[in-house]
Amino acid sequence: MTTDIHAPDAAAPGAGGGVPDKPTIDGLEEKWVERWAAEDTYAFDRAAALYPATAREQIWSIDTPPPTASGSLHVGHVFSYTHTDFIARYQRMRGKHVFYPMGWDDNGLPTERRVQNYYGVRCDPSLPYDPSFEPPAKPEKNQVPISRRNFVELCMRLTEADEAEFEKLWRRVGLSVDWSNVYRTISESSRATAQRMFLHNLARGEAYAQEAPTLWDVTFRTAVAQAELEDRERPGAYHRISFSGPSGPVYIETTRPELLPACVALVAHPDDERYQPLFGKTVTTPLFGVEVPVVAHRLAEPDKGSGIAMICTFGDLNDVTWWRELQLPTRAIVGWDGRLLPDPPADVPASPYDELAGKTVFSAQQRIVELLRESGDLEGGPTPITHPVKFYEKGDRPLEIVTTRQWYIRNGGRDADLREALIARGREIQWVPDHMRHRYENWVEGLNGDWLISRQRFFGVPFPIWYRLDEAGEPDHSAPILAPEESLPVDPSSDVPAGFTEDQRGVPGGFMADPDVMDTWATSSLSPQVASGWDTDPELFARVFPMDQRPQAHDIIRTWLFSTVVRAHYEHGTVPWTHATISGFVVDPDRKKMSKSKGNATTPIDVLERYGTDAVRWRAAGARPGADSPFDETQMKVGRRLAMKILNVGKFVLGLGASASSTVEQVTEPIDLGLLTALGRVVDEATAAMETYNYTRALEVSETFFWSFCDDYVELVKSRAYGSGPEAASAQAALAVALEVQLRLFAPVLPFVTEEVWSWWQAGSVHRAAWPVGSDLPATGDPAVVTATAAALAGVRKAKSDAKVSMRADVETATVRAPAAQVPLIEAGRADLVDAGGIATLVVEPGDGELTVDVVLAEVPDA
RNA sequence: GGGCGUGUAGCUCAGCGGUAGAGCUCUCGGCUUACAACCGAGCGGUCGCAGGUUCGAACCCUGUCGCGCCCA
Repeated sequence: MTTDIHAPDAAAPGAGGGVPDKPTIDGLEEKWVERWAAEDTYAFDRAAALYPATAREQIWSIDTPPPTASGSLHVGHVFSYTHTDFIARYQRMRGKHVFYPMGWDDNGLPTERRVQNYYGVRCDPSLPYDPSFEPPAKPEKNQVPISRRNFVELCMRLTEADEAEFEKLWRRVGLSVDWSNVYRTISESSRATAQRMFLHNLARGEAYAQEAPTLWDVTFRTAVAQAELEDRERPGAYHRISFSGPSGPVYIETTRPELLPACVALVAHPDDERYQPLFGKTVTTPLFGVEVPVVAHRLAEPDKGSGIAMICTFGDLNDVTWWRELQLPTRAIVGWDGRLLPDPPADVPASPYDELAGKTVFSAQQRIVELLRESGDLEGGPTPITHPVKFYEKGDRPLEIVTTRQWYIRNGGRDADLREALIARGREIQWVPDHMRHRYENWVEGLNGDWLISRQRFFGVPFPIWYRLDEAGEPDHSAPILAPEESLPVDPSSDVPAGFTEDQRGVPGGFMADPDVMDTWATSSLSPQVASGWDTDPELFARVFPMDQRPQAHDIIRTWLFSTVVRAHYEHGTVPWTHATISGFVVDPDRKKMSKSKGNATTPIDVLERYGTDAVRWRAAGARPGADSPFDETQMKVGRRLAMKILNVGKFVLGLGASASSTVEQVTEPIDLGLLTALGRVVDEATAAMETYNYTRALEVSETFFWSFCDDYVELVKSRAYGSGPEAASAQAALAVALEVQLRLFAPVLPFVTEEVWSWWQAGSVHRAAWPVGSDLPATGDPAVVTATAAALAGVRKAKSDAKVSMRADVETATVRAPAAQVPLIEAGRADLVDAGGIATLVVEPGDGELTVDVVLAEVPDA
């Protein structure tokens, strides 16, 4: 039987570039990035993948996270994308057709802001499109107002340039992405996909519009979804305010006295003895004299403040719950701009409201406190506290709650059955690491409303919808005009619905566009469909969807991962992918997440240049799936050392006569067979680790073997390998096989240096070679021959080190005492041990306890 | 406050019921024709703390403290 260890004809094209005199890892990136691009090394073979006889299991499809093109990449991104690449490269070497696209998320608020600053423009949707518009050469202080379409064009222009830069970096990182397969979340087909999917959701009743109290960012003037909220501790103060009740004053404590004119009730806990007599009665608000009921509700907290609170429309989410469940009236006073509305609610007197109208909530609060103090309704001074306040994660002013018409997708927040179904979907996914599943389930279980997908912004996917305007010019929301699917994508602000003409836009009896765009997540939740060609390439889609792998970080399980599951559940009745591989963060020395906004992010290009890509990838491999990992440059040089060692040992082994024509049949010496058997076990272990996506463990076992291969085995056999005859051939063949197998083991982590060494003597790309199989290596050797002989050699080295002499110093006599079972093993390696240790007389004898070596050094002749 | 994770050598991390491990750092030694951006040797830990289970605990259980992420 000939066990062909992937040993192609050395004369084959591409093989035998020859071994350079001074191998270096510098410059390998430029060389191989160009070569891989030229040879389409990582191209997805669509034809083969679509061939009917190809089993689905032969395909590995990856839902790559589209980075925000207007943002910047730091070392954390490099690590997590590299983690995905390890898996992609492994699957490719296992013979799978790897579908590995790249996307760019160029849709949404971050891009808008970058475009505004970069070009000095701002979007004014009321302006007409100007086809000849060019932005100012230098952004000026006053931003130029431009139409939505002009604005979107600038977004497209700038993101294209950003994306080109990103691609260059990713190529240098060595990602084995198929660069002919790139999508953008704002492209025509992405917009069409998002609109089509939305229309399907709408038709099936999964999407709906509703006028409802909505969390609202007054800076960006847009609605915000639950997933985008964060609580921040902020200073505030309790103000003790008296309402006049049927039998004397009733004191409430509030942090938002300015909402007094919006007060619609007081609320206390139903079990609270103190307020039992008041339930069902009414009290009167100070200053405004509005009569409001006193109601009972379980959400009122008896030990918070005075135990009775005012309900306003709307100060916080509890107010919304009370308002809805207790069917209270609405007295809205805060407008979209965060200022008090010009007119008071219908049943609130104009005075003193007129003193507050138009003020920000902050100055309204100051004024109302003065008024309360003057009227004697404020008891004592405000009591300072700190309390959690809801913010938009990208915003810096507290959220208000305003009532607006918004689009929602049902996500289980109001439907227990749906929630259960989505949790069940989560259980169909294999999570890596497994405990990340809890993040998903906790989030779904904690939802308290549907997913708000509309945003009052400009650069995003518009809703493909118009409304008829009645005689008064008011839109008829009850019968929206939907864009026909074959017309997608549409921009309702410039496209005209069937049966209308442009001059009817905005006039009574005419039509108007839905003014909103979709939240970014509403588009990026469709990345599997966009990447797999749901809307553009049904044949491909049928083969690669549901996808195999969704790589992402753990912080966006609640947003991106969850929303993607929701969309696939509705449209396809499946999970979007079978595996979710979750990477951790790169953190700074204080264990804080690396991020640009915190100013602790490390720019990747500098690190890549100083240590080399392979070294950075090696460090990334040290961060296990899901585990955070501190950024530590001292570790990078260890990876660099490994890469250089591979280069050097490759050169050396090939110089010893190892060649691609060596075969395992030539391996006859016990120590050589022992090495290959040990390597076979390493291959099995590394493979088992990779099968569970544990690239860290796979690298660790390979690396441990590799260093002892270099330090012990190569040292032991090199003098024999220099010679000739069957013993030399045995060593040369073992070295060749071991090098070749180890290059393949390291290829996913260290793509550049392994490809370089491979190219010196092998045909083709190591990245298209097969992942090694343990059973291809001889199983008959005894690895203990290597370890026992190496231990004896280590004893000789220690003696030389203790004597402070060169490792090359001659040994007169070395006496090895070893456990009896090891004696024949060391005898089997005797000739190699004698050569490697420079030993004149070697005695090996059984002894008690651990192996020891007594060394008598030769006299050093005077120089 | 809740969920999840995590605390092992100065640093980064393995080990997860049977005598404490690796790499880096540090110390000492060596120009050894693959590698001085190298090689060899060595020093270094009551495994966060307190209880419990067990013949035996870094590992299992309970409590507790620190750190991180997510959520309130």
